[in-house]
Amino acid sequence: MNYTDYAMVIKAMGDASRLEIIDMLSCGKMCACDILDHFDFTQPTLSHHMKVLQTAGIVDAQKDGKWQHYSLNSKFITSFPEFTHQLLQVEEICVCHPTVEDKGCNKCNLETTGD
Amino acid sequence: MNYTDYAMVIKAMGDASRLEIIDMLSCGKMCACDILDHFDFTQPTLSHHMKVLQTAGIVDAQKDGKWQHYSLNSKFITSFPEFTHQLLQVEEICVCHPTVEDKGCNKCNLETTGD
DNA sequence: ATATAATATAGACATTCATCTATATGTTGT
DNA sequence: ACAACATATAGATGAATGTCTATATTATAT
Repeated sequence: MNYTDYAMVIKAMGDASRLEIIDMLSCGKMCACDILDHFDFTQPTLSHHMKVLQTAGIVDAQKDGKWQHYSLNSKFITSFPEFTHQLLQVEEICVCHPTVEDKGCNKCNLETTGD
Repeated sequence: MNYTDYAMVIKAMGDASRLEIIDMLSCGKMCACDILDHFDFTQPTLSHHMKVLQTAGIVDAQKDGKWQHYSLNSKFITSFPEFTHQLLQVEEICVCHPTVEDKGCNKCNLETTGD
């Protein structure tokens, strides 16, 4: 699991406005102007948010004349819940126990499996 | 869906080190010193990260003598994937279409359902 | 009590970030 | 060509963030 890459994606989601934009786009494509109508900030601020979401691979942009249409990136839709699951799932071999032999915490003698 | 509250949780996750800490804790309880061993930053920096994770409701702390044991908050483990699912799921009625009648985008005449 | 060890707090600093205003770019209709 | 419109870019600014050093707090062992 590449924490740096996922941190970038999650960082892009770590803003209430961008979360709401993602929620809006989960309904389908929207143009920038309609997204903007839902918010109080200015047009350049929306443009900035959309760029952050695109750079993180969360949103795709498609230009149609003078309108910019945005939609959720399909790979993000599938991979993000997978990442979430992998992150929170208890695994036999994980980051703190690289091998099956190397179990339990060291200094404090805390048994990490069980308890 | 309260975007501000979730933004705080996601913001707390939006750091590669904290993501790795969450991954470590998904294996079970760990004490601060063992977590610290996995990283290059200083002890006060870990202390700061753990506080951010606690404040966001991601991690629980339990003091045992001079050791501080950390574990993932069980409500977070269940609610976060649920939130993710709700965020990305296509819904008939959503934030941009508050009623079933009010469908499709306005200015650009983009049909949001279908296409 | 006193030294040692684990963790937390305070304060500083450089960087990143969300937002704004002003302006540029590109598209459409007259 | 030109006016109007949708969007992007540039640059500025104040707030938040990750990290550090120094120090305080709390617990254990001699």
